[in-house]
Amino acid sequence: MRGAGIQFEQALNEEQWAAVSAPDGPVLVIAAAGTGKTRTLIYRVAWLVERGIDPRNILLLTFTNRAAREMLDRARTLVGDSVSGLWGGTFHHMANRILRRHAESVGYQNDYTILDQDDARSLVKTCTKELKLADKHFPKPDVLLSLYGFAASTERPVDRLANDRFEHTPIDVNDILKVHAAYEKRKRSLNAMDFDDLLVNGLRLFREHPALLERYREQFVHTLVDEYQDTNTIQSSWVDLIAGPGGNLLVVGDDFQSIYSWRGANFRNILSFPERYPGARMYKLVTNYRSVPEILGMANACIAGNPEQFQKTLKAVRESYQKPVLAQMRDGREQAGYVIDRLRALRAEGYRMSDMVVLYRSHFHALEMQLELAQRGMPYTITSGVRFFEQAHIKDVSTLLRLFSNPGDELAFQRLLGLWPRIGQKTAIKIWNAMGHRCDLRKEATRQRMADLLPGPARDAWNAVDVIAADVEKDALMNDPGEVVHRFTKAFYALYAKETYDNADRRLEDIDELINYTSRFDSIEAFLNEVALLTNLDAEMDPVEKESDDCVRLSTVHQAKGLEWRVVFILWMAEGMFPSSRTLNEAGEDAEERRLFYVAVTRAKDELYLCAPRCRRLRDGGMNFLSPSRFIEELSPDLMQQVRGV
DNA sequence: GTTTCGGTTCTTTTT
DNA sequence: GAACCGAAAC
Repeated sequence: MRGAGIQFEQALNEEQWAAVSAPDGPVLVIAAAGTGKTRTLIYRVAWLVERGIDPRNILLLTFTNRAAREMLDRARTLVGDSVSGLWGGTFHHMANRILRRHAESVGYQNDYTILDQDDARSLVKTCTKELKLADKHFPKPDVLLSLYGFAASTERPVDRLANDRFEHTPIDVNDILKVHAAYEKRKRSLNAMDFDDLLVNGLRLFREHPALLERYREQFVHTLVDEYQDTNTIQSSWVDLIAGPGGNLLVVGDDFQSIYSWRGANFRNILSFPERYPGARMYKLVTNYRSVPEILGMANACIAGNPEQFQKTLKAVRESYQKPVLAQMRDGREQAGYVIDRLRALRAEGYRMSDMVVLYRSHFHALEMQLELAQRGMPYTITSGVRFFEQAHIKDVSTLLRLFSNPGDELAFQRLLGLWPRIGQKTAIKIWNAMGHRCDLRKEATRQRMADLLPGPARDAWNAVDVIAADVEKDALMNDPGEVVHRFTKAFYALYAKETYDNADRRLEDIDELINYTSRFDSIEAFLNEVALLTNLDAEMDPVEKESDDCVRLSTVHQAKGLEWRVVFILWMAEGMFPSSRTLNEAGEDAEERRLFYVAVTRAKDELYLCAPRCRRLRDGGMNFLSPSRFIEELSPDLMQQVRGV
C-alpha cells in the first residue's frame, strides 16, 4: 500500500486540493506563477495512483527535459518506485518513443536518425547550394528552417507563409518552396527526422492508423499536460487524439506565461479549452507562495493591460518586504558594475551567490556582464546560446558513434572526414560517393576501401579510427559509447583540438564530462537517441554536484521559466532591448514581450532589480541613446523605488 | 580545383 | 564564438 500515507489535504491548499482531486473527464487548471503548479501535477499523479490507476496508464507531457526530470523525481519521492512505469517526458520524447515502434507506418525505418538544429541547418544549406540558390540575398538556412518549422507546427502551408514573409522582397517564393521540397526529400532518403518531423509524424501516425490510436488510447487512461499554453497546433491535436472526446485529460498552464508563439505555440489552445471540451472543469490557482507582495504587485500591474486572457490576480501570502528597485545608469558597463556591487553587498548580507540570478532578453545582452564578472574574479555560470550537445567539439567526437550506429549517416560521415587534414566538403562528398553512400566501418572490406580512397595527409587520423573500428566486436564497443569517445579523443581529437582551438583545454573538459554522462547508457543507439533530444547538460547534471560551487547564474528569461531565485536582476530594461526591437516590427504587437517581462518579474522571491541604462555603446564606437522600456513606463512609480545605479 | 587561413561581422527567444 | 568572405597555399 505505497502512497497510502499521503496526507493530501495537509500538503495542499484548498485550490490545489480541488484540482488534484478533480473527477475524471477533461480538466483545465489555470496555475499562475508560483502557485504550486508542479506540486499540483505531482499530487494529481499520486492521487490517481492511490485510487488504483496503474502508473503505466498515465501519460505526463512536458516541454523541457528539466521539467520532465523534476516531475518524475519528485513523483518518485512522493509515491515510490512504482511510478517508474509512468510514461513521462517531453512531447518530442514521447513522439519519438512511439515512432520507434511504428516508423514504417509513416514511411520511415525504425532506426531513423534525429537531426538536431545544426544538422538540419547544414542539410538545408546543402539543398540551397545544389539548387544554385545560395547567393547573398537568399534567406539563410536558419530563416528557412524557422519558416518550415512554423508551417509544420501550425499546420499551415509553406507557400502561404512564405508569401506573407517575403511579399515585399525580391526573393522568389518558388525558390523557397524548391528548397523545402529538396529538404523534405533529402530527409526521407537519409531516413532522418528533424524535431518538427517527430511531432508531425507522431500526429500522422494516429490520424492515419485508427487501430494504433485505439491501442494507445486504451493504454493512456489519464493524460496530463504541463505548460499547456505553449502547445502548438500539432501538439494540441495530438493530445486531443490521445485523450479522445471527453477523455481524462488534465492540462495545466498559465496564459500569462505563453512566450513561445514564435515557434508556433498558440495560447488560444488554452483559452479555447472549455469550448473544445464541453463540460470541462476549470480550476484556478492564484495563491502565490514565492514572492513578497511588492513583487507580486508589480507582476499583477504589468500584465493587466494585455488583451485576451483569463483575468487573474496573484494573491500574496508572504509578509511585506521591500519594493522592486529601478536602477538607472549611464551604460552597460555601469550596469554591470552596479549589479556586481549589489551581488557583493547581498552576499555580505547572507545570500548565497546561487540564490541570485541575472536575467536578460537576448544572449548578447550579457556580454559586458560576463566581461566584468570575469575581470573581478567572480564565478558565474551561463546557459549560453549554443547548447552543450550542439557545440562543435561535442558533435565532433559523437560523429563516430553516429556512423557506427547508422552507416548511411551522410552528415556524420562528412563531419568526421572534415576533421582530417586536406579534406574539406568537396573531398568528403567525393569519397562518400565512391563508397556507395554507405560506410560500415565495422566491416574490414569497408575500412580497406577507405584507406585506399583517402589522400596521404589524412592517413594518421584515419589510423586512429581504423584501430577503434577494428576492435568494435572484440571490446563490445557498441555497448559502450563512452569508451568509443574516449579512444577517439585520446588517439586523435585531443591533438586536433589543441591545434584548432585556443581554448582546447576547456573543450576537452567538456568531452570528459560527456564521457562521464554516457556511462548511464548501455548502447550507442540508446545514447544517440537520448542526446538528440537534449538541449544542455546543465539540466541533466547532478544537482548535488552543482550546489558545490556557489555561482551567480546568468540566463535568458526564456531559459529561466519555471525556476525561482531569492534575488533577480533584469538587465537592459530599455526600448529596443526589452522589448526587443526585432519583435516590434509588426503592428505594434507587444503582448508576448510583456508576458516575457511578467515571467522575469515572477521569478523573484525576495528582491527584484530592474536595470535601465540610458545608452549603449556600439561596435563602431558610436552611441545609441535608449529610452526606458515601455514595461517600466506603464507602471505606476509608487510600485518601485528608484535609485541611481552608479 | 580544393583547402586553409586570416580578417570581418553579427548576434531573439528553443525542443 | 562562429559563419562568412576573399586571398594565399597546397
